Amino acid sequence: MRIATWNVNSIGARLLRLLPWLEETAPDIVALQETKCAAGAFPNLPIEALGYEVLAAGDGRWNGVAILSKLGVMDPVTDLPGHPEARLAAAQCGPLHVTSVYVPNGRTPDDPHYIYKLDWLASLRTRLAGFDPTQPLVIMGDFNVAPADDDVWDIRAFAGSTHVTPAERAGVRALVDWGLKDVSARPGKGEHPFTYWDYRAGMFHKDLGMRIDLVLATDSVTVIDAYVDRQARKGKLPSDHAPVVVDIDIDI
DNA sequence: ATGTCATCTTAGAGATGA
Repeated sequence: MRIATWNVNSIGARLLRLLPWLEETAPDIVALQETKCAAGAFPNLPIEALGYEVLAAGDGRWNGVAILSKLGVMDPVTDLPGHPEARLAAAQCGPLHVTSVYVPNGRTPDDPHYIYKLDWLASLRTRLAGFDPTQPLVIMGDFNVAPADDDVWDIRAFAGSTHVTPAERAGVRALVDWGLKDVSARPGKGEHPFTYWDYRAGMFHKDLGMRIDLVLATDSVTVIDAYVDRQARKGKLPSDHAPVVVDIDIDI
């Protein structure tokens, strides 16, 4: 089975990149983030034509997440208690429980949005209490957290910034400690499997990126291979994130 | 690193968020 996660930075702006990517990469399940699209306006038809069922959550201008699945969408959930923004979509997709997350950015450590980010991560951990860590489950998406110093191009450039603070990392570690592994992907280029590069200042071509798009999986998900699809970050009108593609077996 | 991109408002440049 092949699964993937991709922050597309607007499904509308990216549809003509997404559709051929789905055909070429042929994932069975895809988690999307930053669709920036109301659920009712989601482009279901061309995606369904490729064999996917669609679960979309979105209010319009900001945020928005989705799951595309060739293995069904059972028990769909699109809310996280206490947090009305469209940042979570979850469903049982065949043998695998899948959650697509778009964790709040946090802006700066002294911004109220940073507290919101920590609260949101804590709520995601609370939600996990309703699941069994011995069952096949993945949480994947844009976590807006670089778990280790090596997950940014230069930790010194992040003094006073979000994405690398101990509290944010603890929020992600609490998920891992419940019973998830942080799947390590082969990098597309260079030594670090970065998944995001700012559009500005030639950051992508200098490989000044961050690993903030994560796939967290329980132990009954066996990882065969995982890679960052750097090609998808190239070319005409790319997202600022690259997809992470993971080939798995499921031990049932 | 601060060099871009996407969206909305409301008619074309500015505000917002990332």
